[in-house]
Amino acid sequence: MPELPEVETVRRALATVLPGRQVRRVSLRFPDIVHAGLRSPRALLQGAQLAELRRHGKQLALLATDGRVLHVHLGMTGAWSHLPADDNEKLWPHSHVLWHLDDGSRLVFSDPRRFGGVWTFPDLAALEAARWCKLGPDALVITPVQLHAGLQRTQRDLKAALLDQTLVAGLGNIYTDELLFGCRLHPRTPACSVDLPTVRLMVTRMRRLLKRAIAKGGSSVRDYVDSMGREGWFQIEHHVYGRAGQPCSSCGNSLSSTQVGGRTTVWCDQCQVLKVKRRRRRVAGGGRRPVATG
DNA sequence: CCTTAATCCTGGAAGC
DNA sequence: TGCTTCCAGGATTAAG
Repeated sequence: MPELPEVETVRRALATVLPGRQVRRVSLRFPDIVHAGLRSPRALLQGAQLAELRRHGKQLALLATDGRVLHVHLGMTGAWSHLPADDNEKLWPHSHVLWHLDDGSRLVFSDPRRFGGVWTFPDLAALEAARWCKLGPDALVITPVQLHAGLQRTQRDLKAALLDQTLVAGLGNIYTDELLFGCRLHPRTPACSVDLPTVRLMVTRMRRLLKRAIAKGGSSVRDYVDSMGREGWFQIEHHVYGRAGQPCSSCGNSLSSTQVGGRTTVWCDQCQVLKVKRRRRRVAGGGRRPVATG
């Protein structure tokens, strides 16, 4: 489940080793992992000199000096790894694409669940026209006015709106739950009911949350590791994600869990009070009774 | 147009 | 011990 901090960690790690390297040979073991564009070795950057790595939301792009672009989305279990020349470790299964570089090292895209994928484009403009134009502003640079305008347009639950990559790009299930807890906002708050001062607070907290997570190398729940195989350490600072039934770090109340926007959502009933009345109040799974006082 | 649900996929955990 | 069942979820597509 790489989200913005995990993808940015991968980007930074690859940016220290890839620029300047030449791609000698590309082997495509599972062609279906290339979702759009050409699947030829040339399209996959064979012969190219690598220049730069860019990120928008959870998506990554590897730019060659001649303009060719390789675009990667890690999905849920995807990994983009760099194996040094002296690393003789056997490649793990589900390694779909391998780039053999001029210094003997290898770049590997692997993804057991194949929710991720690879796209090829002749240039950056083609990538932006095909994919990045559909994304909202990156979560690290979106302004309160932009986010507020996006939330105003929808009556969905706030959590569902924050997961919508066309509204703001980069948040996934982990960081939306953590952000909502940090802002003391209920996941079912109608998105359009959040006023601008609250959105300003959200943006401030969101930037701080994501930057702290990046500083810790992201969150390693299940199997995420960065391109060097290193685990992140931000998961030990999670307050709600994966902690259903455990005591709230702030008030000690048992954390609640239910489905919001089709995703498992964890929050504190006491700290994250639903402030706007809805026509039909859904009872949380298990018949948890509503909070009497705050 | 807007929102929700189904779908993809496999490893790991839980249950019997 | 070994089998079956369920669950995790990002993004796309289909349905309501």
